Amino acid sequence: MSSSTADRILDTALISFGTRGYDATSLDALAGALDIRKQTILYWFPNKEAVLSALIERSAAELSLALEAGLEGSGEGWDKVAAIVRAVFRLAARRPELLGLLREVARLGPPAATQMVAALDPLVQRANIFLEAEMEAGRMRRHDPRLLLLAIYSTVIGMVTEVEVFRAMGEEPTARSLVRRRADVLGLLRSALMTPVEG
Amino acid sequence: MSSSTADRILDTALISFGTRGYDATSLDALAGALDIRKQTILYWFPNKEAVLSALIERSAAELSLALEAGLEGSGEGWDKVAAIVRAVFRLAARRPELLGLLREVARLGPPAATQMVAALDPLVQRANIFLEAEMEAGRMRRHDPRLLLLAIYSTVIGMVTEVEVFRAMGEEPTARSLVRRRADVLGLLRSALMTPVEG
DNA sequence: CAAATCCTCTACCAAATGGTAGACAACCGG
DNA sequence: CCGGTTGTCTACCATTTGGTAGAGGATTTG
Repeated sequence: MSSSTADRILDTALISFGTRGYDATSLDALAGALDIRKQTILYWFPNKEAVLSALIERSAAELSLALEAGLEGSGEGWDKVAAIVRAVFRLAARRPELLGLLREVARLGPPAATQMVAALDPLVQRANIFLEAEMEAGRMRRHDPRLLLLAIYSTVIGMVTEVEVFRAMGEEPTARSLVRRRADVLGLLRSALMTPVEG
Repeated sequence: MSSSTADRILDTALISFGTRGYDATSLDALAGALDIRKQTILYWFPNKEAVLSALIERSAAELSLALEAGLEGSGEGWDKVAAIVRAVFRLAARRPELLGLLREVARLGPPAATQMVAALDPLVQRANIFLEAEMEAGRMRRHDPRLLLLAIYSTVIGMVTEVEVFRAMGEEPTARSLVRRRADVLGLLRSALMTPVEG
């Protein structure tokens, strides 16, 4: 039942869509990377858009899973934020294409972006509730949680996916550099979010 | 001498590259929007890439100009950071395509990204020197200025260009929303950057 | 006024794109 | 062992793509 071919197509599509981009990836190129013919792709998926759609669904699930896993065993308050950020950076090291795809999909706009956001909605809801609770308890500075979430998202995703800007600024995107970026983001977020009273 | 046609081509290319993207913009579509034939574009520019290259040069200059203008009359320290952020948000309101292009070029990678970063290098250098001086004087928390700059860049550009994520989250990208985002970013950055002692 | 220059156009073109039609081999249950 | 299903393939196709060749009108220049 679980035809491996469809999965392999999505695997390769993830890498190509997430790095080169959706428009820049032709079905022929995709097939070539898999050493199959493009018609085989069109056997498993009705058209190119459907490949993207299936990929979004699968990737959103994996993304959610990775972030939820990052939360396991984390404490409360700042600990939880740090755990999420760490999870994202871990993802950036192990599966950079996944974050690249997220970015690409956000750029593509509807219907892809809508689908992705919808698939990640549970995560967003949880984050919103968490942030509101923290602010209510006075452990975090007051902000519109929606805006705050977008700001954190922008910062973290940017620090993790803006490889080209980074490289063009003379900083090679190595593992060591990633660790430094993580430390920096954590420091910044902590100062930005937490009320000075609490650690 | 100053053939207006080349300028008009760049004007339209800016909008299309900055919103739909470079790959998604065909020369025919570009020509169509200008009510000329694609061959006229290829008379003024040797090929599509050259259009992008010329556009980057022009846009980087305009970007620099806008940011420098934002700095005029601004004080020191936090004032200067706030002035820059305000300038970017002003740009987001008046010339969103310009920031869209910046984002698109960063995504495209070399050689486009390299050219853009090179063209913006003076600005980056100034920012670096400024940040180091502020940290030296103890007015800002210590950070690697390079990383800090990238973080600020990511946050601000994200908050200003992630329209699709925003929209998909149910927030319509209106002028009012932009103002709220600006206030939020300013608040966040201030807490993140400044040492608690000074205002 | 003739010649050269400048600019935009029509007419093509080869390659690449997403997609269709259908042949064909392997495998399956009856 | 045979008829149907499944999965991959070859053969096409219409459209779109970036790009070339060169005609021809307008304008400038000697």
